[in-house]
Parts: sequence; C-alpha cells; structure tokens
Amino acid sequence: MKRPTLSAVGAACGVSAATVSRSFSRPELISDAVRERVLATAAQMGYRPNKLARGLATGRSGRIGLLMPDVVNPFFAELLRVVQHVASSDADCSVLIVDSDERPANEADLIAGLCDEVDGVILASPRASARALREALGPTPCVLINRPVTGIDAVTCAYNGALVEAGAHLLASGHHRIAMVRGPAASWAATRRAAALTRWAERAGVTLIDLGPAPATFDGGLQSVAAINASHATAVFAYDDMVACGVIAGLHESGREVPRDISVVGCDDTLVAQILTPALTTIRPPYAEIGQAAVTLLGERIAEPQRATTSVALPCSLVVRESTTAITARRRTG
Amino acid sequence: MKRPTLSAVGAACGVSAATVSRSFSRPELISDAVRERVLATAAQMGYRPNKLARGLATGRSGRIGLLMPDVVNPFFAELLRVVQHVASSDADCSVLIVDSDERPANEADLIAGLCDEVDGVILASPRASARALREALGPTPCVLINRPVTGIDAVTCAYNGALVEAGAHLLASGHHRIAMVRGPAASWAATRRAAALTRWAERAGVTLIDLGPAPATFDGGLQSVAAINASHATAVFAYDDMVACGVIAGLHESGREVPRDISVVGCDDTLVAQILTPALTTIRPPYAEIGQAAVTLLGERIAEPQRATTSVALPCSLVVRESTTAITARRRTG
DNA sequence: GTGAAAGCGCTAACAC
DNA sequence: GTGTTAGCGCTTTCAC
Repeated sequence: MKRPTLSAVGAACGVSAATVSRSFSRPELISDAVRERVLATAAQMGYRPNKLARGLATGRSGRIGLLMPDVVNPFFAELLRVVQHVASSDADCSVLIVDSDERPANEADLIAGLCDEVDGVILASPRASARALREALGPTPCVLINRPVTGIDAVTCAYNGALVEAGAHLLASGHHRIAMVRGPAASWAATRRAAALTRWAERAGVTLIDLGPAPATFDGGLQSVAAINASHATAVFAYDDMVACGVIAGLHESGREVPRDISVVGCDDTLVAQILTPALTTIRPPYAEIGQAAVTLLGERIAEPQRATTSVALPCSLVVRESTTAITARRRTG
Repeated sequence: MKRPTLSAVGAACGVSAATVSRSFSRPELISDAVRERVLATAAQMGYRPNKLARGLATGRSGRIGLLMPDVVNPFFAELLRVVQHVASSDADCSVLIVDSDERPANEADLIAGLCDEVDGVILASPRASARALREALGPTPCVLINRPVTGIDAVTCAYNGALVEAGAHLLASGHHRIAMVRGPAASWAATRRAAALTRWAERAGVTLIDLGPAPATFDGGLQSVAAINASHATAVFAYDDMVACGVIAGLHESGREVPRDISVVGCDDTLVAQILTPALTTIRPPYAEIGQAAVTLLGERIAEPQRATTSVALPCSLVVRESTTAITARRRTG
C-alpha cells in the first residue's frame, strides 16, 4: 500500500539501508554485484526516494523558488518556462512559483516564505526596496533578474545595443522626431531603456520626446496616445509590447494607422508582438540565456555561498517586423 | 549563523521543544503565559519552522504540484495565477510548477516526478492516456482540469451554454452560415466545443461548416483562412483566442476585415482577446472558480483519500466585443 | 565494500 | 499544561 522505504528494499535483498542508499547516490562505493541486485529489487518494488527525508538529511531540498510580479504578463511567463526547463534538466531541481501580483507590500513576506522551502530563489523584477529584499532573503542564496542590487547576484538585460539599433533603424527610415513612453517610474528596466534612448538621441541628433511614465499595460499605452499625437512624432518607442499594443489600438481609434501614419517599436518580443496586426518591431531579450544564467548562477552560489557576487548582462536583439516603416512610405500612401 | 531550531528556542526560554512546537501548531494546549513567552523569544531569535522537517514528521509537505502543457499560453498562465493564489491564501500551501512543453511523451514521467514531492497534483489538460495518467499518479491525490477521466476528480469548463449564447448572438446578427475551426484533434475541450456547436446549429437551423482540426496556435488560425474563405461563411468560431487571432490576421492578409467582412468568435477571454484590434468576442471561463474548485477538491481528497470521486463543471459566459457584428452592417459598409 | 548508529528538525503518542 | 520518548526516511561518519 505505502511506498517502500530504503530499509524495506534493504531487507528485501539482505543488505542494510545504507548500502541501498549508496547504490543510488554513490554507486562507485558499492560492488557491482550488490549494486545491481539492489537496483533491480528497488525497481521491482517500485522504490522511489523520499525527497523530504533526503532533504532533511542533506540540508538541500533540490528545489528553487521563483517569484514574479505577474505570471500572466507574457514576458514573465516566458521566463518561467525557461527557468523551469533549465532547472529541471540541468540541475534536476524543481521550481516553486509565487506570483506577487504586483503587490510590493506583501512581496517581502512572500519572499521570506519562499526561502523557507527552497535552496535558493530567483526574483524577477522585484519591487521591494534593496533593504527589504536583503532582510527578507536572510542567508538564502538569490539571483535577481532585471534589478541589480549591491551584494546580490543578478542577471539583467542589456537593452542598450538593440535599442540603439532600433533607433538607427528608425533614423534610417527617416524618423527624426520620436516619442517615448517610459513605462513604470519605479522599474529598473524602464529607467535603463529611457537612459539608453536619451543618450542615443543626443548623439544621433534626433528629437526624443519623453512622454513620461505609464503603467506597463495595454491601458498604459492607450492613455499615452493623446500625448503621442500632440507630440507630432513620426515614431514611438513603447515601454514594452503590451504598451505598444495599447498605443496602436489608441492610435487606431484616433484615426491613425500603424505603420502607415506612424511607426511603433515594442519591447520583449512576447507572443503579443508576434500575433499583432501589424506584427511588432520589438527588442528581444535572450530568454533562454537569461534563464540559463539565472539557474547556473544560483546553483553556483548555493554550492559556494561566500564567493564574490557576480552579475551578468545579456545583450538583446532587434526584431524588425511590420510596425515600423520608412517615413517616405507614409507620404506615398497617405 | 544558522537558523535556530525548535529546541534552541526551547532551551532559550526553559521549556521543551514539544512545548515550542505546540505553541505554534496547537496554541490552545499551552497556557497563555508560557505561550506568549515562547512566541516572544521565538520571534526575537528569528525562529522559522523548517518545513521539510515538519513534512517528514507529519507526512504532509504542504505543497501541491501543477502541471500544464504550456505556461506561455495565456489560458494556462491565468490558471496558474489563480491556482497559486488560492492555494497560498486558502490552503497555506505552495505550488510546484511543471511545464510539460506539450510533449506527451515525457508527461507521465514528469507527473511521477511531481508526485514525489507534493501532497497532491493538479493536472491541466494532460495529454497522456487515462492509463498512463493513473499509473504515473499512483496513490497521489489528483484533480484534472478540462480532461475528465474515470475515477479521478475533475473540474471542467461547461462551454455549452455560452457557446449556444454566442451562436444565438451570431444568429440574431443575421449569420446563418458559420465556419468552425475545431482545435487539436486530441483535445477534450476541442471535442466538447465542436459537439456543442454542432448540436446547436442543427436545432437552430444554421449551417455549420466544420473546417477540421488545427493546432491551438496563431499559425493554426492563419492556416485555416483559405478554408474559411472557401466556405463563404459570414462568421467563424475559432477554437480559442490565439486561433482567432491567427484567423483575423490571415483574413486581413487576404483582404478581408473583421468584423466588417466577417465576424469571429474566440474562446478563453485571455489577454489576447482584450488587447486585439478589433477586441475579440469570446467565451470566458470562470478562472477564479476553476482555480478555487481545483484547489478545494484537491484539499478534500488529500484529507479523505477514499471518498467518491467528484467532478464539477463550471459554466462559461459570453463576452461580446468588437469582432462580431450584424451582417447587415457589413452590407451597409461593404 | 558493507553495516551500525547517530542525527537532520519536527510532531505525536504517552506519561506525569 | 508540559516533558519524554520515539520515530518520519534518508545520509553519513565511523568501524569492521
């Protein structure tokens, strides 16, 4: 009825529990004959190690935690997918997920709770303050995604290169007056992207109109449309694909079509970018590499808690689709 | 340095470990004076119970597993969100997530692995055969979502009512010739929806053209467009929002606009439905109730493994947006 | 190479 | 009410 234990298997083939244990975890210590016999009867009895017990004994649960502000946001869903995949295939480790639901208030508590049952955590774009984060984490190994904090490992997106590329693409298409919807004021990624674009615009001699912060949502985009129209920009950088989507919908409502009348660049290359009509020109983060790096870094810190904190920045790439076009095309068509 | 244990707290305030344990888990058994003192020093020492140890002792991990075919699909992301939320707030239980990546081959193994570290599992639209499922689960409590299997608890969407409503809505708008993109041949939900529509069409005297199976993706929708155009239908039921999205994009490419030239109904009311232009008329599953029911059912079965298997079907609702319109409008405009 | 024994941190009888 | 004693199933010295 119940699942067989280590010593049950041992009894069944006349060896001690220790031998059975070693047959699995340190096979080289056991003679071939015995090990084979043990493994065979274990398989035949349907033995499966009890991870809790193993965890108690070793002090390692073989589990990591992943906290994200919103699983429904395709950017995070994508991240979750790759983290879970890498964790299970590379580190044979399972992942506990918590959606903080964008509530910074609970975030620290959620993190602390998470830490109680895992070997380490990956925190995607946490909203809490650096101090609150450190306190909630305690000694639990952690890697941050898109939110550098002194003393904690991090993997971030280096938006810069791809953003400049996007700017060049726009410029080459004849756009010299470009609006920017910043995204959430508190977001590290938003700040970075805005800074990169501002720098680029100055150097390139392009007029960049900062429309100020807006929520990273469809509505956020929608609400920026009035300002976009007022700016007389011929192109707009949206904070992310969702915002871009709202912008496009709002422009449409106000009688302007993308890309005919105005070009739009998104960010994140989520499912939204791919399925929209027009398909979005966007910045693509290296999802697979981010997940890989996060899991690897976390594994290393778990193994070696005292090592120097490392932080990796991964380059993004520009994906040109249909939402951007040469300004001349507009004149031709319009 | 290390985290304080139960007996450390006990020692610190002159009581046994058992008393400390009870102060937390069975407070009514301890005198107010002692309990308060214990709780105070525990808090002050930063004591936090070790869930692994507790799990080993009680035989309950306080964790459930959630397996889904694709976290990036907004339907499942939505589900994940609500399951995680309900589990943590109602059952104080954390959730382990596995994305099977649509690979039915591994599915059974993934399920078995999941079962090793949780008290019970929720399986969303599993692809494996009933036999493989039962075998992988073993004695682990389970509830299925959108995939009834004899002898296993399940919560499913009752698409019927909302689908009929959608049909009536189309009919009232003058649509008498309607195409249907079925979705994946192996999907329970696809079969159900098709059956419901077929029944309705017969009764209502509507011509329903079954375009046959198609993947539940944007591309699946795209690929159905030729057949849709060939069918001369004035409206189409897409398997889900993603498919609807592909259909709309494909129609657009072939020079037909939605809803001006043809109406489209999606399913799932995901983020996609809400952000698309035109916003999708779609069928909305009761996400919150589904998650609630799944977690509750699972909790009950964990508590009472032998009880009769129960299965609940939750009604969906029709959300009318912009992708459907009266056929007369088309003639007026076209 | 293998076994015996101790212990991971907690809970659950059972005494007092 | 509270302490004592045994484990939960596994790993891991330490002997042999």
